[in-house]
This record gives sequence, C-alpha cells and structure tokens, in this order.
Amino acid sequence: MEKQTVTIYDVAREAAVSMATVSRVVNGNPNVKPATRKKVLAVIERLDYRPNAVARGLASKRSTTVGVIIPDVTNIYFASLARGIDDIAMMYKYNIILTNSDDAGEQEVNVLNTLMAKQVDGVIFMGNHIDDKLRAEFKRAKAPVVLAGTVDPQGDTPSVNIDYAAAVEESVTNLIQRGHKKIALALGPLSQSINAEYRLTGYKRALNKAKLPYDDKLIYEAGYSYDAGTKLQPVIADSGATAVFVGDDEMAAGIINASIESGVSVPDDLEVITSNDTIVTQITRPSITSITQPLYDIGAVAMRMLTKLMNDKELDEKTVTLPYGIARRASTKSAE
Amino acid sequence: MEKQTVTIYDVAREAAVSMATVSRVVNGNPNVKPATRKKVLAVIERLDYRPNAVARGLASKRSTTVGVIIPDVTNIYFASLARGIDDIAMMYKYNIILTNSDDAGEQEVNVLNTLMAKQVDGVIFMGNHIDDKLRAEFKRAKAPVVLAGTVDPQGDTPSVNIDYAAAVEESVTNLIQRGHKKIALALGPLSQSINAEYRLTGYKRALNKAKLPYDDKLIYEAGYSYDAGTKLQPVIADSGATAVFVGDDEMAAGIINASIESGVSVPDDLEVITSNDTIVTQITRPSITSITQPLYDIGAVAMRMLTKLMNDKELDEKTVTLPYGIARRASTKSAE
DNA sequence: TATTTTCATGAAAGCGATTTCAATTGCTTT
DNA sequence: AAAGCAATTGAAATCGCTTTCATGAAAATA
Repeated sequence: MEKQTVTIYDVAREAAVSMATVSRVVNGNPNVKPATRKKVLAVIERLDYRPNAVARGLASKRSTTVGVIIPDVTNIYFASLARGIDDIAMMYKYNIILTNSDDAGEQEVNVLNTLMAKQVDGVIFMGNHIDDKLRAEFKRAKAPVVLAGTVDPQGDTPSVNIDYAAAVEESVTNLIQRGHKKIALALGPLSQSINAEYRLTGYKRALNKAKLPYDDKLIYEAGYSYDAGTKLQPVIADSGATAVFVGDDEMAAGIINASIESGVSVPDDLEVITSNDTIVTQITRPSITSITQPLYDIGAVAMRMLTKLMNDKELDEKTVTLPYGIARRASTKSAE
Repeated sequence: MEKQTVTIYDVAREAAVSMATVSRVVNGNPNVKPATRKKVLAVIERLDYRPNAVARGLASKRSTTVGVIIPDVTNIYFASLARGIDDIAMMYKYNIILTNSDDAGEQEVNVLNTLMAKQVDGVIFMGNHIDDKLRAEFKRAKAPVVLAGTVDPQGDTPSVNIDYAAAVEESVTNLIQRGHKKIALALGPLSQSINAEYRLTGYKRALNKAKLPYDDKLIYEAGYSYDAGTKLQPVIADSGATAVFVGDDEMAAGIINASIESGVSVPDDLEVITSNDTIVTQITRPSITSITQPLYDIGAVAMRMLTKLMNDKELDEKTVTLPYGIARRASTKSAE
C-alpha cells in the first residue's frame, strides 16, 4: 500500500486549469486571476497537495538547500555557529545539509563535492584551516561559499570572524599590565592558521609593545580537550609561567582543575584567560575569564551573506569582522 | 561566466554510447562490457562529469538524504546523537538535512513537512515529547521515521533509548542504600514524558521498594540550564533533602556550585547524581556522579534501523533499549 | 467602433537522470 | 552452418515541476 502522491498534474486536472497556472499559484505569482487562484487553492487543500521539492529543484535549478561543513557538531563552539546559520536559513526558507568533516582536509573536499552534487545553492564552511586544495575547490564550485568562524589568511573567500589577533593581544596585554613577565600560550595545532597566524601574532604583538622577550618555550601545542589541558598543566607549571592564555575552554578547564589539584592557586599563582566563552567558563571554580565572541551572530551573518551571494547580489564587505569582548571572571585578578 | 555543467548526455555523446550505458557505469551496474566501461570512465574523467543528485532523485525517487529533527544543536546531548547519526549516514552514503525544532510542537510538524517535501528517504526524530499531532504526522509520512533518544510511551514508532526508568531507579536506590530518606528529584518540564512517565516512575519505584514515602514537594520542575540549577538550589536546600537526582548535567552543575557557595557541602550535606555524563560532569568540583548513556551509539543504531526501513527490510526489534551505566564520581559518597 | 495594451492562461519544451523493454551482438552448442 | 542463449546496448518514456512563448480575452485608448 504505497502511499499515492498527488502531483501538480492532478491538481491541474481537478481544478480544470493548466499545470502552469497551478505552478503560478503555488509560487505566489501575481499573474493569476483571484477567482482562479481561489479555485486552485481549494483543490490543493482538498487533495492535500505538497509540491515535490526535488522536481522543483530540477526544473528551477535551485534546491533551496545550503550545505554546511562543520568539524564536529558536538563541539559547542561550532554548534553555536550552526545554530545561527540554521535559524537564518530557515528564515529565508532554506534547509541545511550538515556534514561533519573532522577537520580532515581530504574529508572536507569529499564532502564539498557531494554537497555540490546535491545541487546546494551555497555552502557555509567551518574549519580550522584552509589549504590550497580546499581553496581551489571553493573556486571551482559553482555555488558560493562563505566561511564562518574560519579564517583564510588569503582572504579569497567571503568570511565572518572576530579579530582573533587583536583579542589575544588585548588579553595578553591585560596580563602584562598586571605585572606578568612569563606568559604561556596554550594552543591547538600550530598547523592551523588561526593559531599560527592569528593568536600567535596577537601574543607577539602584546609582548613587543611591552618590550618583553619572546620565548618559544612558552608556546604549547595541544589538543582541544579537557584531558589535553590536565596533561599540559604540569608542563606549564614547570615553565615558571605565571599566566596563560588558552585557545580552548575545555583545555582551560583542564589546566585549572589540574592546577588546583596540584596546589597551584588560580589566579594567585597562575592567571588564566581562555577564548570561547562557552558555558564551561562559568562552571569551573574559579570561573574563567574569557574572550567573548558573538557565536550565534557569526553563523547568522555568514548565512545572510550567503543568501545575498545566492541571489547574485554584491556583498558590502567580503570579510566581516564582528566585535569581541572580554568577560572578566575569577581566573584573573582584577586590574590594579 | 556561468559555469557550464556537464550532463550525462555530454558523456554519452563523447563516449559514443547511450545515456543508459553511462548511467549503468556510473551506478556500477555489472551489465556493461569491461571495454565499454573503461571508455566511459575515461570520458567521465576527462569531462569531470558529476552526476546531478537532484535529477537522479527525481528519476529514481530516492534522494539519499535523511531528515534529522533536533531540539537544538547546541545541546551537547542531542548533538552527540546527531554525530552518531551522521557518521552512520555517511557510511551508507546518505546525507543529513538537520533542522532545529526548539522542541516546539508546531515547529516540529512544520519541519517534518518540509522534510517530506524535500523527499527525504527517512527521518530521525529527537525531541522531548511526542504528542498525538506528531504521532499522526509520523503515520501519514511516506518515509519511515525512527526516534533517537526520544521516548514514545505508545511505542508506535521505532525508537532507540536506554531504560530511563531503570536508570533512575538504580540511582535513587543507591542513594537510599546510603541512608538517605529525603531525596529530591530535579527534572525538566513534567509535560515531557521522559520526565513525567519515565524518570518519575523510576524514582517512585525506588522509593516503593524501600518503603519510603513519596512526597511530591521533593519533585522540582525547572529548565535544562546552569542558571536553572543555581536558582533551584536554595529551594532544594530548604526542603531538607540530603540527596538529589538531577535530569540535566548543566542543571546539576548549577546546583553543585550554588550549594558550595552557600556553604552546603557536596557530597557531605547533599549528594548529587545526574543523567547525561557530559564533559560537564568532569569539570565541576566535586565532579558529578552520573548515569552514562551510549549517546553516539543511540544515534548510530537509530540510523542503522532507518537504513533498514528505507530498504523495506524488517526490523529485528522495533524498540531498542541500549545499556546504561553509572559513573561514580565525587558528588556521591562511596557505598558503605 | 477600431486599435492597442495589458492580463490570464495554456501548450509544450526542458531540467538530468533512471529504467523498462526491445534489439543487437557474440558465443555455444548441435 | 543454423539455432539458441546470454550478454550488451540503445530508444524512449518517465519522474514532477518551472518557464518561455503564443494566444485569446478584457480593458484602455483613440
């Protein structure tokens, strides 16, 4: 007992009009006499007709679907962007095909290709690193691509971000002003440009301005996880650093908990500032001072840009930089 | 300079074969002479032909896309399920259209309908409550639906869950065995059957077995959030409860932090057990004893079931119950 | 009233694949 | 060498909708 599907043809026949007319009323085309529209609408209602989006997509060459490439949905940072993306997409009647890439270059390219095969009207890409391969794929794709929370140092692709370098610079400068001389920097993989080219740059700029020496022994590369933080803590403690800027909230939580459990007081012996202002920063004790980012908005703005591109409109600015803030919590001392 | 798309027709012409043959080689149909296959493959390569999934979907009536309805991607619990779903989907060459429903009945119905319009081959639904309206929509949908981490007391729709009632019963029994007489229960909305019909039932069963009186003043209904927890804590403290079972990890974290800040020691004055074993349970101090659930697997198994249904196979069991565990951490005392 | 314009509508050609069915080809088997 | 079969292949219909173009009807202009 396969369920019978009602097609536009059935509606046309029942309403004694042509398919073209039915199509017009379904799509809100004004060139239909009110009486006709009403008649067609009644039949649609009666037959419970639902337009087939696939057929529509084939005929119109627009799928009203956008692809979203995300490293991992379970990562709260990216999930927050995804939420902003989906809300705006829904507002504009688009749906989201969401795929996890695990940040793996090869997978990212694959996924992008299957999305293009599905005829998505556009793509929002989130990831930690854009390499040449990917950049080339973006270029050959026939649908527009926008980066969300993702930096491309070459700036070829439209993107929405905060100024990571400035945020780190400001955070580290704060630490310096409170008298710290040895400030550690705990980041994710330096192969990712957000770390190597933005956060590190901000860090160096802060040191430079204060005429503090740069010591690469204070730069730590670890995973984006709680456990990575707990493992890293003794190393940081040994370095003699009295403050640390951390690139990931869970990592920061690990560092804090491990510090306290090993008798290192936070913030007295070690001040900690982290990057993403997730709920984690409020749950730890002490709570963690953090850069704040408008996560939802980064996604939302990226999606808005994409809708423009999908409608062949010009972008006001190709690279959007949203404002960041710094939420002071208990893992840092108050300014003097 | 619109990018020119290569169609199956172009390949057929260049390879001097029919579209049917090209279609066969693309789809791995064995009825093609090896030499022909090779020739076609070469042309495909040369022209960089990519089959149009929309056209394919229209012709074959299968979109190789499944819809996923999720309350909120930023909720780590559901996001974990989603990850399991996507991984298995990818394994079976399906893509995921992901939409947030905010647990709102009307929105859920809307979303389900747009998914059906997009001709998804199946749907995985996650939510906190299934009402009659939704149940009716599932029934009239022409694609199969599977519930993941979502209970339907009527059991009409295939689903994957743990035994929530048993898990709560076991947790509460543990508390009782350690001598607690007044055990609070902090849940999300009681309008949701997971709370009203499962967790509450488990709680009552534990009390019953121990011949402890049931007091509905010890049942608290709050939001699934950290702040809801901090607000709830003084109320629980006033009740005289010496232990609490909490339905959400962030809420539990809020209760714990607020307790400690108001001088209530955890676990000495208040033992806490929570439900979802997210990273939050490891970050708080004390860390939180929790029911453990195979979140990823719940999603993965649900997707596996869905693939069977989409291929008209019979399900071994319609209602799958995966095993849970209890991770003992510092918010409870050790057994005596 | 005759002539333009504007409106509403329908016919039919795609969109880019899959799939059925018939035709052809190439081997085997007598 | 003729007949029989299986393996390949192609022609053409179809999927359900959009969209162009032509046409007839109605309204506006002269």
